[in-house]
Amino acid sequence: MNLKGLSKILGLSQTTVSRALNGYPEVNEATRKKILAVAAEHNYSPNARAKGLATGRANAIGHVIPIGNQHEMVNPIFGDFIAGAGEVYARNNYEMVLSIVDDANEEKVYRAFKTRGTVDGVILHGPKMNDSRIALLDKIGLPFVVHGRASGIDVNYSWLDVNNRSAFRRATDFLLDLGHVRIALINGLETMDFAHRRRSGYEDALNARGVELDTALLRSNDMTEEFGYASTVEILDQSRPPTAFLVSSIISALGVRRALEERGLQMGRDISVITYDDGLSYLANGADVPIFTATRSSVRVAGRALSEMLLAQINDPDAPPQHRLLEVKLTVGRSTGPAPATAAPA
Amino acid sequence: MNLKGLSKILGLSQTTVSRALNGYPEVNEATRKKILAVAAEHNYSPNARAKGLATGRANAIGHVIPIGNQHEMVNPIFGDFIAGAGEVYARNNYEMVLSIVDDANEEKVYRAFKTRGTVDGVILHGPKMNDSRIALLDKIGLPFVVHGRASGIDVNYSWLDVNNRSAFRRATDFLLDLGHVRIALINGLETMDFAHRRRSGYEDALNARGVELDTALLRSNDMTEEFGYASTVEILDQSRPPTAFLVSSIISALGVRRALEERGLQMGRDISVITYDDGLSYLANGADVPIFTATRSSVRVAGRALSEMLLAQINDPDAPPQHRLLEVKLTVGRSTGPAPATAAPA
DNA sequence: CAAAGTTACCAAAGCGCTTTGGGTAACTTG
DNA sequence: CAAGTTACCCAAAGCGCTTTGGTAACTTTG
Repeated sequence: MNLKGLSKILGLSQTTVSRALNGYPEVNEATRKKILAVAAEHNYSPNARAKGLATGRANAIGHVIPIGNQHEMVNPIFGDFIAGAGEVYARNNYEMVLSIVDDANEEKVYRAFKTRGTVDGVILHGPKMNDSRIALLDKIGLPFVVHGRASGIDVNYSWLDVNNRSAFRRATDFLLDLGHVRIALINGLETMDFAHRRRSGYEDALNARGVELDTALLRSNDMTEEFGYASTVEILDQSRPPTAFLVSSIISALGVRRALEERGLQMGRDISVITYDDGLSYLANGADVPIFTATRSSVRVAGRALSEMLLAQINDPDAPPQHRLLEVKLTVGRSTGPAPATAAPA
Repeated sequence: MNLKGLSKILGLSQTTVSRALNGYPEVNEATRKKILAVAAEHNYSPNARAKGLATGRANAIGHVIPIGNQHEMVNPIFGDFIAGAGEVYARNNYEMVLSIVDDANEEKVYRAFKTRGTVDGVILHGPKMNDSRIALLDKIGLPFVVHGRASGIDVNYSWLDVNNRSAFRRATDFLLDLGHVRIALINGLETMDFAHRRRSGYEDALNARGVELDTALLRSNDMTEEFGYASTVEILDQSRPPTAFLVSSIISALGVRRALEERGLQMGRDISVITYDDGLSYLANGADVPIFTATRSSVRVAGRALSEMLLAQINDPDAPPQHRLLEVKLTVGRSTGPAPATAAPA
């Protein structure tokens, strides 16, 4: 059933039927009721493409997911992010369009989104340092918001980010307060902006206490479980192992834990671990007492908030860019404790 | 830039330009070259909505992701699945449209997909026993393929599934061969078809050896880490604990492992564990030696194959439904070993 | 009571593409 | 050389909606 057919049945013009369905005032309430009834009866809903062609809007939001470099993986936090965003889209009658692309083709996808009119705006995931995509989107005039931020960019754009720097500064401070001095950092890829900020927070805390940075304790990569495991094994095998680990993802933290347990080291007693926790639904950090001491911020909530920001921007293109910085919560679990009394110095 | 503008620049009709760009034969090769050159120069790509309106195709595939019942979670295997499917869509110039909905609204979404023409077909995720969605899709005439199967359905539909039954039968057999008799099953939600089949495989193996089923050893739920942990704790606390665990997901298996380690039980020596492994990119099952003995089938490969099936079906609607049953690989890792000599009988 | 709204409707144009149904010139063929 | 092909191109219709620019009838106003 299309508009033409529907209006024929009703004995009204397409104009009137269209207006009735879209809630315009210039139609008698009695006729509107009848129109709605007949439309429902015939299971009518307007063809999305025709509507889009006429209005110039796609009623869709694009998400471009870069496929990770080494591991060709989709970031595991993505599922929770789109769960949040999906709620918002459903409420506002938007579709979510996903493109999974390698870095080489990402620019093409954005250009196509714009010229083909596939979407009304995009959410940019995984911003890197000096991310060139931001200037590109700004240039081609496709509305966008960024999940995270990118350092070294001069355009003013909308973003929502977690305060990664303060999160890692606080976590490091917490460990320092417990007497830990040698603290390993198992970080995400430091080409990613968030990882860079986390490292800054870590370094800030060390500097503030006059603790020297030991690069032998730093690792950076895609945040898989295996990466957490392998890094921990390597780092523990060094001559001066750390007494604590700071980890950028609960998934890598699982790998850290595996390595520790394999060596008979007990978390919270022999070695302390703090992880960043995105609040993934399938990897809850313990039911009652948290397994890991963690800095937590729900990525699902971020998905909700960020998609709302984008829709607002699309509806009011002249509004200034919005910024939202979420603070994290540090929750103390069983994975941290005072630094063990120093063994006999080497 | 649109077709009209482009053809004006070229001094040709829209017809000719359109045909040249779409590879029709009735256009001179020399003019086609010129057209392509000018199109590229002006960064032309056809408006997707207009093209769709004219052709009646959306060039998009829908994925409807049911938000899990209790945990409101997006199945964590989903990221890897769409990574596979995404490759195929990119190659074939299709878009991927995602809808995240709760069960109550899923039917509405399919109907809207059809009447609004948003997508040309859908991939059905997470089929349940007697899944009503299959008959619905068949009825409304929206092309679809199913990731998994649904028991108790009489329409003939295309699917791709893992041989869950044989996988769990083999895994159970493997444990029985090692001398285990009391084997716990930490399964997915048994309203889901795959979980039902896995349980059947498990029961088949027990029956074949005359081992009695003990329902005290069975658990079924959304496959979170916490579920694996809590189930294991509960089951171990029983008067006659099992010597082995069969787990439906590597994520729950992590929880099982956590519970075992907390009690000082060593996997492979004190307790054996076999898990199903979807080959998630961020949760690789060990680098060299697998951590878990596992039945493995890559969900990413499934995403690739299934999306190809759907595209083929869209291009040839009269072809008969396709079926593909993937066999799993059982890889032996360090989490299994012979059943410990029986302790003094109670 | 004429002029000036107001209300409730409609015909038709237009969004940007594809495709039908030609047309014309050049080239073959018997 | 007339008739039939072939190669190449075009005008216009149509996809299903929204929106512009009306009109006719009915109310209100001074």
